Amino acid sequence: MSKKKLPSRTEDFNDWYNTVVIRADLADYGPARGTMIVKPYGWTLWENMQQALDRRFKDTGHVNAGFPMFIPKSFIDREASHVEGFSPELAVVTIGGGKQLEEPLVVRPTSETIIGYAYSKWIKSYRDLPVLINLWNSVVRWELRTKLFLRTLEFWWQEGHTAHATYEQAQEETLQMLEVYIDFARNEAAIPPFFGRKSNSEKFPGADVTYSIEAMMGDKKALQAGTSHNLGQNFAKAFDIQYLDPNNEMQYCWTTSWGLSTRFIGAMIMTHGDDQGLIMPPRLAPHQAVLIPIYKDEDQKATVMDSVASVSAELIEQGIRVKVDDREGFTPGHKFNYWELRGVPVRIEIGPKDVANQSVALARRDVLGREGKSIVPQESVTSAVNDLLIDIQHSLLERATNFRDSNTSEPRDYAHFKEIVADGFAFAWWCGGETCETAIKNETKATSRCIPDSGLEDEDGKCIYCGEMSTDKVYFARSY
RNA sequence: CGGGGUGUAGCGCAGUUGGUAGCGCACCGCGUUUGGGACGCGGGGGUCCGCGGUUCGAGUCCGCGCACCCCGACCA
Repeated sequence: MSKKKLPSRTEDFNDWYNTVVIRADLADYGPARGTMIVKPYGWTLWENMQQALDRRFKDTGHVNAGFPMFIPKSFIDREASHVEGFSPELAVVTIGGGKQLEEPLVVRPTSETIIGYAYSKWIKSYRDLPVLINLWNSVVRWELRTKLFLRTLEFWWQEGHTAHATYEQAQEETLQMLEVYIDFARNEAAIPPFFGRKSNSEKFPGADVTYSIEAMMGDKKALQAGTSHNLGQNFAKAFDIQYLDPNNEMQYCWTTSWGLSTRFIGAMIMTHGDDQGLIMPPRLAPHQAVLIPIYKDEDQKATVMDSVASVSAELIEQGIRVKVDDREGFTPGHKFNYWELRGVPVRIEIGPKDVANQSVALARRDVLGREGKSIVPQESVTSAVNDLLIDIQHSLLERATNFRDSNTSEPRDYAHFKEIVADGFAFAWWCGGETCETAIKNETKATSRCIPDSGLEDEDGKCIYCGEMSTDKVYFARSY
């Protein structure tokens, strides 16, 4: 099918990424610059992510809804920092049905404004609160430099939008959804993110506070993989979202929003992949196991395919997502490479030897070669595969955690800081001043990623840049 | 938007002095193969990015566009 080796991950990470996304059939380029076609294999992965997230959203009391893609341009202009943040990257529709429009329509870059419009109509009383709605949709931001999954003109995501009676409730929601993202990342995607508050300059346009999860990619750059915002009363005031409290007094709502996008697929690729291709975390993998029949002639084929059929039926029965690769005209070796490229966690080989011995051969994707192979009795194949999937899921998380921690360090001084961020994350004291933040960015290309709530109240240190007393410790890294 | 690069078959490329558009992979057919990317034979597939110019003749020379990719300023 495809050619030989991928570009080396260590020699050219960028080339490796671009090639693996295409070759593994996750996505393709769209005809318009910067657009992405998500292919069925990539979309299935996204569907699995959606299910894992949606379950968590429902468990925390949220419901889904659909909102318009077109937003009156004036809506965007109502919240000052929101306008400022999004104006440069808006796609604006000025003609509809062949006629110039009275008022241009913006293709939603995010839905805070139109949510504000709706919530102001819906919310009258404290009894209407909280409102907990999530949207699954796509949004458009006119980016200059694009890259499949990481930054495209259109991307798919979910955006949660909630309204509350008090600041405390909004803050609780904001942190709860941050926790949901952390849990999803760790336990579904096997990605151990750092998490915390964004600096002023990095926060969402219109938010009081932004929290994010930040993952370390295989090239030791950071990727913001999910965000949760406490919007304070900014949008409530801009869109007049008010309610009568129990004392019959008008109050502005407190709102939040939170989102996680197809960008997260990029995070999985760049966290787990190796020079053979993708490595899918078992819990989200489109195919958790691929079954490859091996035979030399028609007689062997008949008996081998019998075993294949019964093994696959048993696995499916147990809820394991299994794919049988019974394509003619490809050698087993070819299929091994084909499915390794696509990151299927477990490979099951069934050949004449296995039929004779009532066994199957298992190979785990995260441990290549002989070391990752084992022979198990056919009768225990289901539990063996199940155990293996669980083990792979754990190993991926452990491997990623070790990688993250061994490439994160605390700088002694600014010179040391520069060394660290050239090839990793630095966890450093920062005075909170934008001047220092900008200077660091200009001098090292590293930006502040997030400020964990690390319980450092009793402790303080000196800003890594200016030496002033500081109360916050911040992760700095080059980022996507 | 600045810098660099590339546009020739689905992908990767070659194309000499301007003279019949080619190679590898992929694809289709047949046969032999099949436990780590098989092989043979036969086939299909082209607006040579576009427009204009020079010429008997342009993939090739000249001009003007356009697109995409990579690197820098902004972002999930």
